[in-house]
Amino acid sequence: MREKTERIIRGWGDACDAEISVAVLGGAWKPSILSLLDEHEVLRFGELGRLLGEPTARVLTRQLRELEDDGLVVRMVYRQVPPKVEYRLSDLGRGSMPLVEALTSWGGRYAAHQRRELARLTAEAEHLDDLDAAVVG
Amino acid sequence: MREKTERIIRGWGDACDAEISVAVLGGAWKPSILSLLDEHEVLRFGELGRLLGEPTARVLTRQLRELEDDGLVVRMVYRQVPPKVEYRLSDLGRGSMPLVEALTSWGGRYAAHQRRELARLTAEAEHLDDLDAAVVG
DNA sequence: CGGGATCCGTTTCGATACTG
DNA sequence: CAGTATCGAAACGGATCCCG
Repeated sequence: MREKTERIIRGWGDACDAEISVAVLGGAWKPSILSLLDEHEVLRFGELGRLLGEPTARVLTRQLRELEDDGLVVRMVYRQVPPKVEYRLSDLGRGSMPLVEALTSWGGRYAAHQRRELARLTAEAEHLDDLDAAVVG
Repeated sequence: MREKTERIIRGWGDACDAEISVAVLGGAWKPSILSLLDEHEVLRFGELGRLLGEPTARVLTRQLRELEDDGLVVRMVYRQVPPKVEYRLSDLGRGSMPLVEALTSWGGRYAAHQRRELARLTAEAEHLDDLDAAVVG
């Protein structure tokens, strides 16, 4: 288990369950990684990188290691040249998919709402510009 | 809207919806704050602090400001002496409760699973100690 | 191909002290 | 009461170079 995760679980084992979820799923790329592995069943390191839009190898490695340490992802190393490493979901990882989908769904609705808000504010600002122009003209 | 949230929404508006959820709900104390506000309807700054177990005022302020900037929480200031500030959920905040509950639920199941795992490993280690003792004896 | 080592800038957390 | 100001420590994401 990841040290950070263990610290949270041991530390304030009560009333902070949501924070555990955030700690486990909250890294950069992690929900996307889990979704891709759920969709494709099994992916190699390079395939994952391409599908994610080329994060640094260093970063991708770290995220995958953390997911592995937290038990959501299984890593299979084929000892051969050139090397080949496959990743897939563990049972724990598959069990997290409903939550990942809930995160995706709410995040999408939230982003849509906020984009409308941004557009509204922009339109308002332009309207004010028009008024200014009218006054100046 | 919080700058960080806007950056994510504008930046890679696609395929990262789950990351938006994490950005909005992912701070320390944030899910707990939302749950408490949902449960109590309205809470003052100090009440929230006590219910959360006394995080630093600085920290609590920051989390509440971010939730407010992201539109999940409404802040009402009563201009009086001594000051009085009330926090409650916005519609957006109430809409996030199913997700917060999903985070709590999965986090709880995950923590229970990992606690069993820790106990199992500890028992195994003690068993090995017993074996060592037997050999040494 | 799939990383590890090293370094860096930013963000975040948290403690202490002070204020209208 | 409900913060703000300041500071230090740590975590995180990311870039660059190197390796078997």
